Amino acid sequence: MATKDNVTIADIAQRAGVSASTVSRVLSGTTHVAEAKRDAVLNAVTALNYQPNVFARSLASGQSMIIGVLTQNFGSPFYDAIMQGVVKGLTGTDYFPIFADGQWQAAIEVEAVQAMLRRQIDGLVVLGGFLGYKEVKQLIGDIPLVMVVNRANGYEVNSIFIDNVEAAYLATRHLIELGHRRIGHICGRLDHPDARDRRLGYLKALEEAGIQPDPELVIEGTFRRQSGVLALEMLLSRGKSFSALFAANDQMAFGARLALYRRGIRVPEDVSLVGFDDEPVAAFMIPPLTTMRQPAIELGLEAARFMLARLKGETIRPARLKAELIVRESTAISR
Amino acid sequence: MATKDNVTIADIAQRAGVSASTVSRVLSGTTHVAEAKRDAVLNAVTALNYQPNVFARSLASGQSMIIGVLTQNFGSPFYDAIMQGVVKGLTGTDYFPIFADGQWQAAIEVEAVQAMLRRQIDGLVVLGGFLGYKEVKQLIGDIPLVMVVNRANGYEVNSIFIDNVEAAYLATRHLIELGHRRIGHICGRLDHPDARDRRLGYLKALEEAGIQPDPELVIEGTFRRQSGVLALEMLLSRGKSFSALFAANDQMAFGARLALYRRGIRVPEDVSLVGFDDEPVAAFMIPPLTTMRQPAIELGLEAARFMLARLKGETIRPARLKAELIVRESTAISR
DNA sequence: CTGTTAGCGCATTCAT
DNA sequence: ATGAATGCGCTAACAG
Repeated sequence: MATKDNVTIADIAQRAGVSASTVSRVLSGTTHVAEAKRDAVLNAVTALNYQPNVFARSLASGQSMIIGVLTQNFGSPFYDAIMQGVVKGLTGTDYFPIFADGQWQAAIEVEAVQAMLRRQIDGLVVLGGFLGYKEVKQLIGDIPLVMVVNRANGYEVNSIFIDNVEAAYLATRHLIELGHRRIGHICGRLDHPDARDRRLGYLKALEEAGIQPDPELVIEGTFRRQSGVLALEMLLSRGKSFSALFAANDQMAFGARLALYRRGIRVPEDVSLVGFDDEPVAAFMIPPLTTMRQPAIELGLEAARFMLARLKGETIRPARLKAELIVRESTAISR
Repeated sequence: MATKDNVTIADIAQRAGVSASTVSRVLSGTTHVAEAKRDAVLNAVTALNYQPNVFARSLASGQSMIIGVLTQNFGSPFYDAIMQGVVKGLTGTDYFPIFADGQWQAAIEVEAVQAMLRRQIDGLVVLGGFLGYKEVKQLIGDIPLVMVVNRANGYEVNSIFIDNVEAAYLATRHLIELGHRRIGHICGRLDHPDARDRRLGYLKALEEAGIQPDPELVIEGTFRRQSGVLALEMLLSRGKSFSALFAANDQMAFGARLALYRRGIRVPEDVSLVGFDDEPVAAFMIPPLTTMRQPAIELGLEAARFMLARLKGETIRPARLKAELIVRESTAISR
């Protein structure tokens, strides 16, 4: 550490006329210390601008006070918002977040987790990704794990997520209420529980409306933009007609939008389009995209809250959050 | 640290039949050690799956082996790509990056830097932002500082950046070659050197083409999307005509695009549009946006390379990278 | 080349 | 309530 942080606990002990242990005590607040000594210590701390050495502290205490956060894409506004929530939820506490990027690749996720482990994280928050709860748990051992966004099958008590079935149901129902009967669906990767849940919600809405689902109107994508392009081309090549499309995320909706543009198919005049995630760009698309908004910052905050409780040994159950339909011009025209 | 990493240097010393110092030596590679002992140590390390304790190491060595990376927005694909570059440039080394988000707000930047400082970072990489070299330097003291993207005035030797004047010149010249004469420019915040350089490049291209610059065709934005919307509305309310627009970044170009759409002005038929940054969405806009691509990953890699050199006490000068014009349909039609 | 000896700065016993 | 002593795991200066 190039910064000379010479001032140590011993210095302030001397200046305050107490022992180092006492200083340590008032700093950690573990034991009662006489008012007078307490004040003397605190004064010395500010006077000398004392900064505790995190390494010495961690070495002695066995706690790193670091929370690892594994995201999938630093560049995604949605994950960004969650991370902001986590940061916000952690500020004011003694915990500090470190971030790693799994890039939607299981192998990289594993590496990233291991790298964080080497930094002795006290807890791990996983945002999205393909690693299941058990797999991650196996990597990290006993340290607390919180999964966000994608629910951990069978470990829902340690997961922060929205009701995806309900959300997809609402999105699809919106299209039905607009008068659509032939509604296509671009799924996410079906090895992903979110993708399965959203398809379920889509089917549930159709069923409720008495619409016979057409398997050929459902295409499996990868959650990536390019797969939205491909999905649309596949849909068209099948020659099936449809007047509306529900994509399992905005990225795929963007891809579909571009493919429609290239084919000269107008949105919303010819086809209505609904996405999922409410990425910032959705509001700035041409035309602006109707989409489901996940309360991203709140998810992050809740993850932090839950993690802190776990770290303190408390057992709380995570709050369940809801997605909200944001209606924009991509579904403006009813038929 | 909930993970019981009981196996220490002493354990492997015992198993290898050497002293702890010798173990430390083969691990750090600072001194030559006899082949036989070396192998014995290495074997013990793998046999016992030894993981060094970073805190003990840092406490003893005085080096954290942590590089702080201050970005402005985890959610920006451009900064994301730079961070990826930094990560890539650091993997394989003993250094580990930690990230903080300044959110394009000087006060938050300062806080973030201080939080990282508390983590005893050995070096700091600053991506973008409003803090100047001197200001950051004042915060961090003697530890190496590398500025990326925005050049540090007078400290160019410690900055990784592209030639913004040249880049903006190329963008504007592209429009001129298409036949445009009345070309508007949406600047970034002019307290930012990049914004000033890009305006300079814009003016340079006009001058070279013998086009009299019209101050009313130049609007100062904030680099944010919304300011692109406002800039366009201001341009229109001034009643000046223009057939092309060069925005100092893609975000503002997106905003301008939306405002044009709302006014019923077509791109590129009525107005050609050029952005800057080549954010992924640019390729998926309607129509796809012509823009300048900064070599983001390479910037990150170069930053890491430069930082590592500085850390080793070497003095190298940073490579200068170039932006590249990506021509898409938003400037498809010449006039 | 290698073992021995000291700390790094702090938390945490153990006494008092 | 508080000081003294001990150790967290490792590196580095000191001898040989």
